[in-house]
Amino acid sequence: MEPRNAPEIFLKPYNPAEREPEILKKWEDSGYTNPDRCIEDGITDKDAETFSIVLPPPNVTGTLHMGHAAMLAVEDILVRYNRMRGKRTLWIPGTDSAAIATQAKVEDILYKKEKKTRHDIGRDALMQLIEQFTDESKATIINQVKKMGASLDWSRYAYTMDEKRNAAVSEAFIRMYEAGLIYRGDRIVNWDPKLQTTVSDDEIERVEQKTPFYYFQYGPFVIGTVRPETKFGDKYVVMHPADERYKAFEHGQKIELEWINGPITATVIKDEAADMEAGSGVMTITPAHSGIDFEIAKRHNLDIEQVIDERGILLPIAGELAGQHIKKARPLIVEKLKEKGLLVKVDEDYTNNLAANSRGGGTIEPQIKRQWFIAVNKPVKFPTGETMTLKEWMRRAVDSSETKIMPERFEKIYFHWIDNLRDWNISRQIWFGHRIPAWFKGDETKVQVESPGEGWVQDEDVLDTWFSSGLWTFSTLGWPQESDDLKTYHPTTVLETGYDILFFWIARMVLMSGFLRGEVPFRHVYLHGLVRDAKGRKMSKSLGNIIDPLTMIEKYGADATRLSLIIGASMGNDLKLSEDRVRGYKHFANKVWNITRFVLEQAPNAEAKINEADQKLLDEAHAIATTVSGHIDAFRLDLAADTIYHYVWHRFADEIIEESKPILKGEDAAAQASRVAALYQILLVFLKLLHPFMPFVTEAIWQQLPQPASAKGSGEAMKGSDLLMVAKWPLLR
RNA sequence: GCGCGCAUAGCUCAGUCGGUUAGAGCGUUCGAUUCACAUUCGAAAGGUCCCAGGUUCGAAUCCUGGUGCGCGCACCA
Repeated sequence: MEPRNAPEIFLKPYNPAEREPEILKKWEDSGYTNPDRCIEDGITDKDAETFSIVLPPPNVTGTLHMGHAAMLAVEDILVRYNRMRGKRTLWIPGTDSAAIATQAKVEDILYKKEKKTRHDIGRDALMQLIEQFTDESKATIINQVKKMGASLDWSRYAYTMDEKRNAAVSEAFIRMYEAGLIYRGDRIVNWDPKLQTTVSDDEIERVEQKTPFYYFQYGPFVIGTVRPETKFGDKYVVMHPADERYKAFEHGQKIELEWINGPITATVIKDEAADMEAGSGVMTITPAHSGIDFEIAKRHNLDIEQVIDERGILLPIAGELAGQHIKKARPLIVEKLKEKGLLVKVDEDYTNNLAANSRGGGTIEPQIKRQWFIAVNKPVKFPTGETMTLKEWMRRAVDSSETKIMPERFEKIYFHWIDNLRDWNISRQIWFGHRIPAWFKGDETKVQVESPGEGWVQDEDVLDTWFSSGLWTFSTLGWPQESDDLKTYHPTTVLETGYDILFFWIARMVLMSGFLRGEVPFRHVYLHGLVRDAKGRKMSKSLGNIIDPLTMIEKYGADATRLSLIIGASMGNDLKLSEDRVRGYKHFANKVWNITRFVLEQAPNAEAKINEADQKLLDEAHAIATTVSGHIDAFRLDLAADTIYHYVWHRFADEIIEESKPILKGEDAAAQASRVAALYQILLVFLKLLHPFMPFVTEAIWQQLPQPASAKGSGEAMKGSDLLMVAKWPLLR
């Protein structure tokens, strides 16, 4: 058969690297990622149902990795699908300052280049360096996000540290302070001696490790510990009131005994926090460096003495070991106790979970510090008029299904987290971040944005980065102004992110949106899994198993990269990715390209009448549209993509086209015309179905289709544009 | 310690409300093909649905117990 109609471009295989930039430009020039523009041009109905997503803002420190790529693919599929279905669709882009990580990185660069620390150059100079760094990084990551084909509305771009977001953060802090939700207090917090800042409970990572477990003679008792270096100040010995073994001892009883630096007087404390099952059932406490000990000390009004300073150095209470770092001091203390005959035994095979700062910091040292907290158990009045605690609100939002977490098992994990939640420490002792709008003068405190006047000094601390992230769904829409965007698009429809930040972010957004707006931040939470290598290992530099999305895009195209991250990736489960997978989907893009070539090579007949057999084929295509739509509506993108993939390749190409060949070569002109028309119409249907998943190749093909836009798909094209991106989704059967 | 989840072909995974002979992709083997295809097409082999018990006319699917693996939380001295 002679090629008759197919444009020349189809004679060569599909070349994504060549096509993608021009397609990207067409989309950008159209402005149709902005729903306002779609309404202006009559593509979307003003009163249409809305569909909104905020992009989880990538950190400005990083470059695009496969996790981002997976996130962008999922969200873009949802966005393109809903836009094509005629919904008023908004997807807001943004970037995140990632305070601690960014500052640490810039400090690192500063030290490597000039051997200077932040204290050498001062706060202002450091902030300037950070600004320079983040400006560059922002441009890089934005450019990379675009290459994935993400149809974000860049006219609404937000940065967590820009002016509008700063204003939102201050407003939120002040409102919460005035409601009594935010308070300042001396409490035991997680101190990172390396980064010199506190971190929240959720940022702590437990690392299992083998540590010797020491048993010491403490007067008449045997006590156990993995941290001998904290034991200098121990002058209280605690046991359970119901412990029969120690009923001879009374609460408050004084006992003289020999300890590390000589004789001391210990006091017996009976408290139910002591676990009778653990070790000897007796423990000494270090209230300044342990959460549970601190609670006990407060209950019984005991002395609290700091033993270790902010850098991990022993204080004068340690006697001759004062000034030593705890790491070096530990063996010396053990040695000293051994000499005194107080070392009972050592269990070398003990494993315990060491608390470390998951944000690249050091080993956590509990310290008592004056910090800002959000009270999660305090009843307050919500904008809805109800009075409840933040915990209760967070529980109800999900319990009532106002927000639905998918996959559902994460709802249980969420509830479990809420049950264990304690007041949230929101102040950080770093320089980069949102300054706390609090001012001090002597004993007075004022919470407001501007300085109250002469002699007032602003709090040096900045806010936990998740404080501002918690506002993200509505700070990006104009809050605290009651803007049109806010009224139209909030609560957002979907929040899609990795399950690893369920608590950090999702829960904090529910909290903030609840108290500040009296509504949930989103209707659905879609949690995707982590992208791992083909063997299921985490991708990491040290393993050398990183698959770079930008390399994949260059080699195989953004479409293939997207599909490789969608098919076979069921919700909430980790995905094993290999370069072979990506290559496989490049073949699919080329298959679609060639199918188009075949269909276009047939001469269409304007008078063609579709016969009964061919109508069945059309019906079948529309039935596929129904199936695909149903899967997307249920957020089963893996099944949706698999369905359309299978239909296009193994039904349309392998069967329908093959069966068509005899008809097209045959003598029956009517049958021939009918089949040509049917093939063309089915092509239009599946290009649309495929578009959310593979936007580039489908748009590239769409642009080559011979008929004018208005006629494409028998009047199913939307008004105003010949872009597939805003074409109307096929009819469902 | 408390909690959540997973186990289906060599590998990666679907399997919806409990219902026909348990499916797909990749891989393997065999064959065809340059007639849309930087190839593609056809066919075949491959299963104790982790184990044991229970409910049921009927169980990969529901229940109980066990085994193995993964994850989350946790202030065990």
